[in-house]
Amino acid sequence: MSQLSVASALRRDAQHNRAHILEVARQAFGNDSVDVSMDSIAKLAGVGAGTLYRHFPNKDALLAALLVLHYEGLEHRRVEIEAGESDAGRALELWVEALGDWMLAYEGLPEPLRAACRVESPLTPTCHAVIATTERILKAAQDEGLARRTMTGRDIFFGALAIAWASGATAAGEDTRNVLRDILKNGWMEPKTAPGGRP
Amino acid sequence: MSQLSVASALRRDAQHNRAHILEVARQAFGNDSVDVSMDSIAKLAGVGAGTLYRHFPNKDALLAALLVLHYEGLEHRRVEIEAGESDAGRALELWVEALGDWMLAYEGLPEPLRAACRVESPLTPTCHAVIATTERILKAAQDEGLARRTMTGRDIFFGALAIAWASGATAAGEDTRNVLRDILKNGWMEPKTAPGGRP
DNA sequence: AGCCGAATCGGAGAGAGTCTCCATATAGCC
DNA sequence: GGCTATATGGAGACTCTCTCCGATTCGGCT
Repeated sequence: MSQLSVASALRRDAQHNRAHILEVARQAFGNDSVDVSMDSIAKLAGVGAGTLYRHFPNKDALLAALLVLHYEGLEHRRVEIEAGESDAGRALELWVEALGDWMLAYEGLPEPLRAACRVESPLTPTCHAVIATTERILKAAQDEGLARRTMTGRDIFFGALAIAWASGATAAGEDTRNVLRDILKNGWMEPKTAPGGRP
Repeated sequence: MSQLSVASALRRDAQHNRAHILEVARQAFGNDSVDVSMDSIAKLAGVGAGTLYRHFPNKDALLAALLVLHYEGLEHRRVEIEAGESDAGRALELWVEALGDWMLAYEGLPEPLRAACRVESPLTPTCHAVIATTERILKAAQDEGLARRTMTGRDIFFGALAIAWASGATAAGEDTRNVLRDILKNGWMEPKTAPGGRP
């Protein structure tokens, strides 16, 4: 069990504190947004600021630790999509949707994710992994002639991220989010009276 | 001369300070980003923090005062587009481009613009004006069957804003920006073998 | 020219946030 | 039970936004 290697590295009280901080942070970020202060998380968890910062040197590290858990859910969804969807175009569409939901696990998450794509941060590896997966799914769609070849996985990732940022995690932005996702797929332009029409 | 009404409201030293602060802020925001601190702008302008904050109660107010100038340029561009472009679809495309450039007058500007669309801020009126214009140009394209009817001017505005946010004002994001603008217009989906093709 | 009230100014400091440092406390091996 | 590596907490350094008010300056009036 790989748990043991972690267990041996950390004293039991430290393990407990770390887990408790994560749980408290998850709730705080979820109920409010990623803008809740580190100090208030420390207070909520009943630990000193020093303890919080030793476990997670900054907010990005804390977010990264939480996103690892969410990332597992995203991977699971990916497998589900790739297994259950034979149409590579539809698979890409579903993936973009799943991607958007993942990026909105917490209100305000898109900002640190974008920053992590520009400069090194604890979130950077996760971003790169997600981009690589997007690249693969996009390529499959391109190879079947279902997606245009002018864009990369990174572009689709940024498109989904931009939509998540613009629409926010609240219910208020849901309409905007749906419209923007549709635009991401189809564009604002009316197609030249296609003979078969769009399904 | 409308200048006089302003002149009578403000003492001459205050007028000079206000103008000087604006000029300094324009350079600071331009060379760096909207994240430069208010205090450092005050220092650069050689005035006290109190003076800065009396003229502009917060950073949004300072940005709004600067954007009014940029807004004139955008209006000019709008007239140019509407006069010179008979194709309403092409006009919309050009407008989205102009919109994106305006939103990137300063690095980091998209964030306060988005915030101003959600809660009242000195930037809110400008945002609403730009959205209304976008609505008009979009409707013209829709009426000619050149743009889909599923979206509003607000959606296009947010789309352009999201792209500006994701790609940033630096040259580094230029490729991403161009690809995303193309996606905004055409979508990622490969069109069903259009007979006439895309022009 | 010189006076005087109103307008304006500067900067100290309150309040909030991030993050560091280190004296103190504790787990857990012997 | 003692001992040492590990972990803790909270004071405080630093930054940023914004407020308050005594000191200063403008500019109309005499």
